Amino acid sequence: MTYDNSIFHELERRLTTNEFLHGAKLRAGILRAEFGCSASTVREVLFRLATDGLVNFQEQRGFRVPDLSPTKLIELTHMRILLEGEGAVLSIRKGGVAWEARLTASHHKLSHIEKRIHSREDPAELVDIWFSSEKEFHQTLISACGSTTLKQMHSLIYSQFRQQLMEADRRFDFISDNIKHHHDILEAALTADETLTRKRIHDHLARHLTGKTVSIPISKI
Amino acid sequence: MTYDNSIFHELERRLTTNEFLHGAKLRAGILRAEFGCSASTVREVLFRLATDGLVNFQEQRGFRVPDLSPTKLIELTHMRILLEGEGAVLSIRKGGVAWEARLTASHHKLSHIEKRIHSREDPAELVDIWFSSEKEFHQTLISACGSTTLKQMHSLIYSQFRQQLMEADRRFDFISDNIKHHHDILEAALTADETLTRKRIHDHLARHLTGKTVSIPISKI
DNA sequence: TTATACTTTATTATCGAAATTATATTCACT
DNA sequence: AGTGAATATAATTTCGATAATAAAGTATAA
Repeated sequence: MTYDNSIFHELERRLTTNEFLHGAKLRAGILRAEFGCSASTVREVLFRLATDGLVNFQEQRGFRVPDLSPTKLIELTHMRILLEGEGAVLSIRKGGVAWEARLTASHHKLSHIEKRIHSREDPAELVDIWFSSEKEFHQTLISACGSTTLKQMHSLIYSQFRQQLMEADRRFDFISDNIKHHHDILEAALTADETLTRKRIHDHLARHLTGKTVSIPISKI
Repeated sequence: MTYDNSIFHELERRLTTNEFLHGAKLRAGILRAEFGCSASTVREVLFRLATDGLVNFQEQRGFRVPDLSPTKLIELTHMRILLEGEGAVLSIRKGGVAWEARLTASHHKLSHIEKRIHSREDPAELVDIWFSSEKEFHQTLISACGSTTLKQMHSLIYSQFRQQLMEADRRFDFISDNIKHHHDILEAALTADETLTRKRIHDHLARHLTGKTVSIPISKI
């Protein structure tokens, strides 16, 4: 009776790739059949996912996939700008050559994928690998910040961000801008320009803020 | 069979006031007797608390109260400075008179308690009320930021911060500084000085950073 | 037709026990 | 005595069943 992380991770994957519809009800009694376990076990996994904000729990009415919400997306974007900016700046200060190497490597992989997508090569089939590459790049960016708390927080926010956006992102109509954005972030980080790095992280995500501005215009303070 | 939040909230209270020793094991089989419910119910509550970072979960070895960790405290402080600074600045911009009134009111209550503690009046008995007043003041400070995500995040961090610090804070040897700090934060917020508000939040919490500096020196950027 | 009360169905929350795994103890052997 | 295997004990995880609650459906009255 090995504790089953596979159920957790499978559900996590589906939730972050929008395989469930927004607002859909997640009934333990139904999912149990699919995983071949009891309803209590599913219930427990759903509680753990609620930890990460990937499902909503309401007492006496079970679990639901969070609704699509423009407001929520703006809030999550705001938090990403704040946390990634902070994490990147700290990484610049503490990361050293090892971090620069890792960042360059993960950018190289991401860049490769994005160029393939841009040239229309199997756009649909590349979604999964693009998703993991993009995630890895942004996590590497803050990986040398020295704060596991910040990294956990960022991971939480990033997952929810993806959950809100994955459906729309499948179209990849932003890919051309993205290639430039990621390159610019890498460049600013490698030259250890803290203010510019913050600004470029901000600009990369700005399209999700739809009009609203973030309270740290960085360069203006 | 009403869903029982009382177990959750009672455990949450104990965890944030250090009634459990750091690193203590939380056995569902034992706690169940105290709350008069089954072990599964306790287990479920513990999972929800793990959501908030108030207990650690390790598969096949149950739940534990997080250890006391100076590094963790520094990280949590760093996050508080980041989140409260951001939340306060946004509140200044959007809060209006209603927010200013609420902030003034909650500061008045906190100030009252802290002065009583300073004059040695029932220092031990005032711990609980001081704790809730201090929490309310800091939450009010960011309450008009317009982002529930930011507020949830801050609540998460604040609880863990308290869990790390409550034991030490019972001595109240910092109370004299605190009275001034809280007053200064209120003043800066009411005069809508964003940079100064950030700086005073930073200074208020700086004693927990022990030497390390935060990446946003605010006034210098 | 609309609204309200009642009945039926479906879902959720809880429980106690069984199955599994971790931890402590005992015992043999060097 | 000290190490390591084997056993015994204790804790965790899972399960299926049951009780409580919400949701859906039906009938009745205005």
